[in-house]
Amino acid sequence: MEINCIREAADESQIRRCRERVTELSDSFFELSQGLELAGNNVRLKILFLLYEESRLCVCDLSDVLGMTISAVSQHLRKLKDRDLITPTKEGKTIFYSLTPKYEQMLRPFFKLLEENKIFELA
Amino acid sequence: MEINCIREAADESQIRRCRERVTELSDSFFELSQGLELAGNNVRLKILFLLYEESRLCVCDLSDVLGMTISAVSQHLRKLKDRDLITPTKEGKTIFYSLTPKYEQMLRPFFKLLEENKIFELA
DNA sequence: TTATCATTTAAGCAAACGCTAAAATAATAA
DNA sequence: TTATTATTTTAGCGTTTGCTTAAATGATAA
Repeated sequence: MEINCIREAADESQIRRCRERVTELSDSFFELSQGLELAGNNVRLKILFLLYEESRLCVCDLSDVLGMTISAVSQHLRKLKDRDLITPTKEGKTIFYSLTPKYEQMLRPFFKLLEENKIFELA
Repeated sequence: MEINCIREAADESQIRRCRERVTELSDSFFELSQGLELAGNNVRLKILFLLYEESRLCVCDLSDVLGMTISAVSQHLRKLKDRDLITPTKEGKTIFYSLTPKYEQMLRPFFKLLEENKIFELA
């Protein structure tokens, strides 16, 4: 492991506090990072945002909008569905995807920023 | 390319609207997804959150808290620094890292959720 | 100078990623 | 039944990731 840094001036109580924090929030870190990992891809972020703005879209729409193979989009949708960021609804021939309430809520702050193109205005 | 889905009932105006949206927000999607990609890793999310709560920490502290090699942590810090999520300040022998204002602001909604362990309470 | 300390960098590797192309479903329409 | 439509799945590929180990900085202290 080779963890023996403990620099002279290390703040022991700070380190203990951090360790506890990391332990108690462990599941939350996992859950959140799993979600952000998926949102942290250019294509998938677009998909998520489009679903936010349009409520529901099918693979075919998305492949058209994004200029990508249906297969490629489908594979992104699968990932998003598997981790419960989106949910499918069949309607006639076509399968529409929408954001799940949980992630719609979790990602809303970002969607708001995107919506008004304010990403670059951040401090 | 093989993009010829255009299902019978496709909403042409919706697709046009989405295309425009994707085009005009293209830079924002890139910028944001780059940030989220980094935050979407279990270890880095912990680092970012700890910096949020403690203001500043050095590699050595973090390696201690996270139970990881200094080298491994250092490589994560490098990524975060290269994309300007964090910034270093030298103080005596040690280099402290802090969140940049931009990303502190951008990620605050998540930090707030984590802070009170409310990730699992989302709708 | 030489040692030591705090940190970064480089090389290497297994695992995961994102895509393409082709095949497989699964359900409706002729 | 056979076609057609909408979508998913598989196999394969080149690239990227996150880590380990070891070597390299770079600055302070003896």
